Amino acid sequence: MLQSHQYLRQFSIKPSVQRSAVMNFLMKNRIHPTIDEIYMALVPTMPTLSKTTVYNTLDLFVEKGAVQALVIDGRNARYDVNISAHGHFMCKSCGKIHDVFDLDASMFKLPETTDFKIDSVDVSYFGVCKSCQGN
Amino acid sequence: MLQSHQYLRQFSIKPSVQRSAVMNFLMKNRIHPTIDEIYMALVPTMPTLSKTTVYNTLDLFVEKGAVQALVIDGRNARYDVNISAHGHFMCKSCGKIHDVFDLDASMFKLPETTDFKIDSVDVSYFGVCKSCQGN
DNA sequence: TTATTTATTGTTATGATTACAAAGATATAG
DNA sequence: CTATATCTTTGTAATCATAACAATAAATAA
Repeated sequence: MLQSHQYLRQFSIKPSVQRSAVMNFLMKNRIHPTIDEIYMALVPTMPTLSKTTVYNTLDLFVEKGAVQALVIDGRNARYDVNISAHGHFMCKSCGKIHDVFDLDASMFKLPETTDFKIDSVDVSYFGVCKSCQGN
Repeated sequence: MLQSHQYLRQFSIKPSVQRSAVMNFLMKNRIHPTIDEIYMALVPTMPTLSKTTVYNTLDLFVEKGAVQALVIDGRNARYDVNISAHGHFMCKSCGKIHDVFDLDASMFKLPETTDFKIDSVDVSYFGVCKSCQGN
């Protein structure tokens, strides 16, 4: 399996201890975490970690194209290390985000238009997930 | 042309002065405004208007299905009175949101899945608009 | 009219994000 | 190796959107 620091180098990101830790967390926890979730997960084993560093790190990752920032959750930014074309589902009840892979490739085709220079698409679904449907 | 208070009644919303003013603004200004933009536009002619009322009003409109809340802008909620299936484009430079109508209807088909009960889709494009491409 | 519900308002609290400056770590030139 | 410059991390403070809440005002029903 690809190591986080190798993955970072592919995107010309110098792998510091903090950056590798954040990337490693993203690669092993495909839960589209928020900044706070990342920080909370790492700070027990990295007590000097600053939340500002997590913000800076994710901004850098997005800028270099190593991760995707999701806007599906109006409240917090969320991050996805899977940069391939896929959609997302957000449960309105529990707030969890899930990947939606079984979509036609045409969904991610950028429309031809002279009005804008389009360079990415987000396909976001909303509803209620299975485990919340009991309520 | 349909009046705002008639439109509101179609969604079982009692048309108070404030609600009609907000809906009227949305119908005449198809710019996907933020709460603050709506408030700033109306307060000169409605000096007692409260921003809390604008929040309450839009929450009610969304709940009743009279307007669509967009999550395309990570910073602020934006509102669209056009509830038909269409996509949105956000310019990363100026932040303005534009409608994208020339999309295939299949884009808005909800995928068949047993994992989630999906009830809506958002198709969001990102890039740079024509007037920002000079920079 | 009086009671009850609904809508609006203003204030305050919360929580995510950004700005900024200082400290620390790393790389580079001499 | 040492000095200097650059990059990275840290912590604090500021900003800004949104939510919570209680009080007033307006509308509706009895």
